Order: sequence, then C-alpha cells, then structure tokens
Amino acid sequence: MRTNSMDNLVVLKTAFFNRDPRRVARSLLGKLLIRKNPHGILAGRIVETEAYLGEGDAAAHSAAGRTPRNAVLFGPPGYAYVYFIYGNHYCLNVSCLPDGIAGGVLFRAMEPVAGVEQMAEARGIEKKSDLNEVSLLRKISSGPGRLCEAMGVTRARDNAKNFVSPGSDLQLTDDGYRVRNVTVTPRIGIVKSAGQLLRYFIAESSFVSRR
DNA sequence: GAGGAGATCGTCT
DNA sequence: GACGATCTCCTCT
Repeated sequence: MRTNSMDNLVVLKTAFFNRDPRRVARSLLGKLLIRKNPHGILAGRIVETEAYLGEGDAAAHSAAGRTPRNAVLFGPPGYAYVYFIYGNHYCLNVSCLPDGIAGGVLFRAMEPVAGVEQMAEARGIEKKSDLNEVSLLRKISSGPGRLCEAMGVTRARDNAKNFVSPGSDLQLTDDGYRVRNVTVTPRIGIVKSAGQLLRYFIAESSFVSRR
C-alpha cells in the first residue's frame, strides 16, 4: 500500500467530524494524518482507529462528565484531544459531534508515507537500518503512543488544536485512497464497556497495532 | 513467540 | 493515593 501522490490533498472539513464517532472512526481509515514542520512534511495513512462515544460510554474519558482535562471532547468537532498516559505516552484523538456533546476517535496506528526518516529518528530507530523493511516501518507508528512520538505530538503542543483550520500544522486529508475491507473488533486496553465493537482497522494492512 | 513486569506522572477521588 | 485508551525489555519456552 503506497500513497497516490502528495498533490490533490483535500483537507477534511468540520462536517466530516460533526457525526457519530463510529462513522468518523470508520471514515478516517485510509485518510492521511499530516504534520507540517520547518524540516518538512510528515504523513501517515491511518489504518486503525477506535470510537469513544461520550458520556454514555464507560470506557471514554468523557464518561464522568466534563473536566479541564477532557474539555476538548465536549467542544466543537475537528479538534485534537491529546492526553498523557502511563507516565510515558501521549495519545491523539479528534473530537466529534456538535459543541456540547462529547465524542471522539482515537488514532491507534498509521502507515508511514512521508518524512519516514524524520519519524524513525523521533522514535529512536537507528537510521542505518533499512527503512524499507516492513518490520522496521511497523515500529514507527503501529500503536497510539508510537504514532504520537513519531509525529512529535504532545499535550502542550497540540491539545485543542484545530485539524480543520487551513493554517494548522496538524491536518487530516483525503488523497483519494479507497479502503477495501474494514475489520471491527472490541477496543484495546480497556476494561469497562470492553465488549463493544468500536475498533476499526484496514483488514489488509500490515501496520495495524495488534491482530 | 508469548507472557510478565517495570517505567513514570498527570488526573481525579 | 490509585490508576490508566502503552511500550519496551527481559525471561522462558
């Protein structure tokens, strides 16, 4: 699976995110997550997501109501919600549904597409390694914490950032890639509401975090 | 290759 | 003071 070209990228609009997180999570598969920085462009194709439904979803951060930490999830759609977990890692989400209603989608894994060397370096992967090997490419962004480290995503830098704004250095775009088969499973690493099928991934992708 | 444990800290109770 | 939407390293098989 390779990208088409980096031309003809259409930035996803607010309306795309102003929907049920389950629909957004599925629709985001195959889209490109892009980070613009002074050294160039980093991009990855989203291959795995999870939907978090808001106050009715016991596993969601918004389950207990609005707090300073999770306020973005209750805000307008299309904004980055970044949180710190396990003392080591950040996780990146995008808010869904209209202002006042909580909901979001977690980015769990992506396939590196552009700026691969930069991302590998950010992850502490030796440059001398052959970055064309799938087994090494997988280590760059096959997991929510890994993805954030590769993209340089932190709460201080990116929380509450607008994905939709033209000037944003963090964007979600459509390059015309079409996903064929989507697999749906329970979400990973949660205890509450563990039975719900809210994890989505591209069936044929090698860059999914876990099978 | 599978399984277990440690790292490490912000957030909420 | 407890815990968590994770990752890596180490040990054992």
